[in-house]
Amino acid sequence: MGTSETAVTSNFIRNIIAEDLENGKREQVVTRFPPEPNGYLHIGHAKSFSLNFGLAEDFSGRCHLRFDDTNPIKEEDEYVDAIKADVRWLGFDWGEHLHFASDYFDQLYLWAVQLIKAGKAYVDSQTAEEMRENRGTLTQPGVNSPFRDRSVVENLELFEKMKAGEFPDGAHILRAKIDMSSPNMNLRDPAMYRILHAHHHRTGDKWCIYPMYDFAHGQGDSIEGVTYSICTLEFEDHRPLYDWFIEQLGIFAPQQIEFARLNLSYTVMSKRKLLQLVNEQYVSGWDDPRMPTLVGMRRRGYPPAAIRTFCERIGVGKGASWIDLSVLEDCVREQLNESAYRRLAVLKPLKVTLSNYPADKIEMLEAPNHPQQPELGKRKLPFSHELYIDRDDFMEEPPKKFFRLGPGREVRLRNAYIIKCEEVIKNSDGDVVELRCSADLDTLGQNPADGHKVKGIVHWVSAVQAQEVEVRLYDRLFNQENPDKAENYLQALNPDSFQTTTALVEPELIAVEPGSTFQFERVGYFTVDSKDSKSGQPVFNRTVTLRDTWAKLK
RNA sequence: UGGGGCGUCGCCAAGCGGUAAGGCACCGGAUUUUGAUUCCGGCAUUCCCAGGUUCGAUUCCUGGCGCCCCAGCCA
Repeated sequence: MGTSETAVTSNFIRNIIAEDLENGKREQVVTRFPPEPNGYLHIGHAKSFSLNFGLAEDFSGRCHLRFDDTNPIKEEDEYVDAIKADVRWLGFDWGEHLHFASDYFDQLYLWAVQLIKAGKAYVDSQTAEEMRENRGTLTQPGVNSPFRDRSVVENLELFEKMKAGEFPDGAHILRAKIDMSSPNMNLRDPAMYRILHAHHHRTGDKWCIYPMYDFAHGQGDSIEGVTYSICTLEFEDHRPLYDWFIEQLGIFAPQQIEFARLNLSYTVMSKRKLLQLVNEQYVSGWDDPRMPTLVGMRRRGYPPAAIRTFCERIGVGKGASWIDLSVLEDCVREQLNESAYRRLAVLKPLKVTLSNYPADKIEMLEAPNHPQQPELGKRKLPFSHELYIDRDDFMEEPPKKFFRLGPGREVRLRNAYIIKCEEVIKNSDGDVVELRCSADLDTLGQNPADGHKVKGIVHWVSAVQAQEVEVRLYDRLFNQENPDKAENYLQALNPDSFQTTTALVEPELIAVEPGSTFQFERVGYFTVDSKDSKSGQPVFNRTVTLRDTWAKLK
């Protein structure tokens, strides 16, 4: 259906690769998506892996999925599985190339030994605090560790004992011997290996020393023959270090290119914060439909194609950028508008009785599943003398531009007749509780015989056949465009981001598949919750509202 | 006041010396049994600022200014 066909605009990474290929600097394109399995993927990760897999696709190369699992304390298999599922959900395939940094632990160890032997690495026995103090500051150079000039033999011996588990955590650390006065902090003798008596999700208890990300990442890329190591901006300063390791080791050199990570308005993207929202139960879990996680968006009903289109649309640059939520929502609507079946559902019921429609009559009207796609067929819609419309579609004293129902006014019932409000019934509190209307029985599928126009169209359900379902109304998680501008981002939480209500829906909306999305006409898109729905008892999540120009006029 | 980056429309973003693409948002207007969709039209004489080079600069040079990142035995 071609809705996700976005004109492919160039970006600086694509340009670099195209040029490299053209002038023979590279013969093939190998990229990779290197998540750490310590949390669920969010839309920002989607930007990253769409870029990596997309580039590989465009240039007939390949893209690996590699888990950078160098810190056993934070990583779990649960996340590995979830991450794989999320990448697949977006339609990407790493083929044979599923890798783990931990696959390279033996090689990494050998390389560490090689650097020690070359006098390029040493075992430091300072405490973490001492190391921090001696690192200097942004404007002051650091000072050498008193252990910096240990002999190769001693370093080898110590490192071997570290590996053998003879020391407690933190007792020693292996550092690269580079330059304590480098203006680049990453080059002030960075840590390569630390002692961690921890169980690793893949290597078990084989190791009690683990490589730092900085000592594993670049070499992992090198081993895999990754030609373009695409990563986010904060690693720009690390590139000289990665290049240094590669050069000292004399191994294949990938080219690192950095791009700006995604920021989306009205949400937060840091794993730490998302984890806090989950742990402290501000949301129901990683898959809460308000979360910017892929599992959350999936549950909310965002189609994967919409997310891919979004990632393509926002482009890739080097400047810190904030994407407006409306861009994502537009992608979602664009996709859903094409595919979602239309249904009628009333969220705020107001009773309507038709005075001139037989009380014992039930008509089965026919309504198209999609107004622009007749090939999607029709469904039956029961109609009777007692109906419900939405309270928002009636006003006792309607303003000029309000072309819905009001005393003496006419309106078209979607897919049914035109009715006229003859009487407004109120309770003792003065609240409107019922509308008595007359129906023009000559207007099914046609305009009134006298040719007068009825502009307003309203959704409705037949009282007797309508079914009650739970509907969950989701809105943006935060009130502020940038929650981090608040004193504490938790204070920017939107108290109305979740409301639950009961709706009256047409019968067709009962036997529905979890995960399927419908458009409740004039209201929005709603997806059957995949977790809390039961057979014959669906729970609907509001995926996104319809555009509402009337709301803007008000 | 060290180092690394970035500055093109409200938000993204093409452009790479020849006289400012596109998307979102916004504002019209047409069609419409969803105030939806669709469709037309509008929306930067100007590219952070100031100089300079050039017939000509958003694109090259110089100098400012502004913003982001870096001092984990995290990634």
